[in-house]
Amino acid sequence: MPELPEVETIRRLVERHLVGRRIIGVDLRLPKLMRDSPCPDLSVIAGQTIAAARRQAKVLVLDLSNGWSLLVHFKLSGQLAIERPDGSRDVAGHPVPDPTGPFPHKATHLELRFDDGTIVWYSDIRQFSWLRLMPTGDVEAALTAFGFGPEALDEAVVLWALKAVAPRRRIPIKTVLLDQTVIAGLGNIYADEALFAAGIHPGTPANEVSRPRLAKLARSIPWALEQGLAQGGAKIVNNKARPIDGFPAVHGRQGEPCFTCGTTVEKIRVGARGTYFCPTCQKPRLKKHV
DNA sequence: TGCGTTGTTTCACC
DNA sequence: CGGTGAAACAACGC
Repeated sequence: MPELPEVETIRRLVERHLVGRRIIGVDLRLPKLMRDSPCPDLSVIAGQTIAAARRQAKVLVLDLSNGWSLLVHFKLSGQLAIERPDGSRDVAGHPVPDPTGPFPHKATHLELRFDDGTIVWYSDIRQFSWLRLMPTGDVEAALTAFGFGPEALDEAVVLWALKAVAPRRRIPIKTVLLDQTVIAGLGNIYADEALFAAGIHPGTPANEVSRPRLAKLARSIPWALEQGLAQGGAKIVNNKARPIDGFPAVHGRQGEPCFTCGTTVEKIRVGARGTYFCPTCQKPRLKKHV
């Protein structure tokens, strides 16, 4: 489930391996991925060079040399594979299908060939992701239209945003974290992990999270994202976590012992989302009624 | 085979 | 009118 760390990992790979390279072949086998795209025909990017790779929230923006840009939202299961002329391969995004397996495959919907022999495969088993091709000059307005809040990697700004919003809302604190207009970049995995690291029950009404807990949460959010970045993205395969050095600690670990206290990790629903937490480390602490 | 899956939008309701 | 929660939607695997 590509969230900020997974998309940023992809961005860095593109920057390292594709920027400055010229696209010589475009094969979009699932044209409907160009949902609401100002230019519906992706083949027109053939001949262009990738000039820059940037990201806001979970949206990847690839600027092309002719003044057009390709926007990508990976949604649940988008995945990008880059195979260099020597056969070495980098894959980021959703870890299914197996990144080490053969490409292209049934879920590979786009193939890009580059002038140096590099090949890019874009895959998506759920087909929920989207691509948009638009003039670079329109990108800023398009991103603004999403109404994204500040990037979740910046602790100070995150704390400011949480202080501004949480006391005025009674919805679960996890639901606040998933609202991209409050803080941009968290999805289901990192919201669960940040709440675990902060010791907050995910169902706690936002206006009942104390100031000190809010401050701890503001620290935990960038921390959780950095853990994911360090791993090149969290590895959750078929809803089962494959933790590295204790991360993820709770997401995808239903029925398994908490790494901190040994209590069995539970799965509940919060805001209609599958939510994992440790009942001991994340005890509900409601404000006393007066 | 119907349910679960997430990011995002939409909608009914109080 | 705005906060809220639920439903809808995208489509597939198990």
